[in-house]
Amino acid sequence: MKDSLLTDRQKEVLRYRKQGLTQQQIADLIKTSKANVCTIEKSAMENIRRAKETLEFLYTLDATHLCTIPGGTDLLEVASLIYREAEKLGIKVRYDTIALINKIRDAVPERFKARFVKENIDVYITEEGDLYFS
Amino acid sequence: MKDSLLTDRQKEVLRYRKQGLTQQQIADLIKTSKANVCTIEKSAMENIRRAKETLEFLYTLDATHLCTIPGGTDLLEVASLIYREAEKLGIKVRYDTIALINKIRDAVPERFKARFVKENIDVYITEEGDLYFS
DNA sequence: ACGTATTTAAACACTTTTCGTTAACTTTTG
DNA sequence: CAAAAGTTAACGAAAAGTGTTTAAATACGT
Repeated sequence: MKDSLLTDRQKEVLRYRKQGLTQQQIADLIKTSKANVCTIEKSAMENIRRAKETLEFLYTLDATHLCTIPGGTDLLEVASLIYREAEKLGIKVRYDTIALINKIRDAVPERFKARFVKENIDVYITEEGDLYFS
Repeated sequence: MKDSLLTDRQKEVLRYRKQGLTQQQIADLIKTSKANVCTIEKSAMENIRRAKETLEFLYTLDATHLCTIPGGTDLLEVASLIYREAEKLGIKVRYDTIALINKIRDAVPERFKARFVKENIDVYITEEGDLYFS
């Protein structure tokens, strides 16, 4: 039974990076090449990305599909669209407009171009009013 | 580039389980043995556990340690303890008492016995007031 | 105790991941 | 510009994870 996706080596590198060390400095510290530090860090990031995506799937599993935001929508309309749909289900969204916009831009930044939605975004909501995007 | 820790097989099983099907029913549906469905489901859960633990590590990396809740503490005291400590750091907690209690029980259910904390719980907080437990 | 549901363990062939090297390449920064 | 920092590609070896099957063990309601 392994405890996390990250190997000790990867955690080590992430901690040092968090402290602001360069890859070369870390390479010297842990006695390897900077290229190796780079790949270790990179695969750590990849593992983290996958962990996030795994949980996203889980959320969409116990959340219901709320709506799909069509490409072309203005970011500012997104919030009111979501509030409207949530109200239909009798669910109170746990985020105010500002927090909601931050959350969605954080979750799927690649779906935006400036203030507009590039591609459709599926919105899921839990009974508690938590939102997930994919 | 793989997108998640869960294989298509695992997602399939999780979806069917979510719908309330038994392992035997799923086995028939996807043409395999029930034992296999069991293992697939189990490793899916294991992957989910690891995804959670991976992110926990991340959070403790960019959050600060807020406090440790000692074993024996009443669940109802936990919230006020956390609010008090957060205030010392000038951080506003993003959860009200009810949401906070739900969140902590969801994060580390095994640390509780009825209304009481069994084992110490470490609490971490971000600048935004998000909380993480381990 | 019976039947159904679920769990566990061992073994298999196979694939993927990880850590490491070397060397060349690009980006950032003083 | 030049040095430092970071990234990438190609490759190898060891380790870990994969989906399966088979068979045995446990859980639990009626």
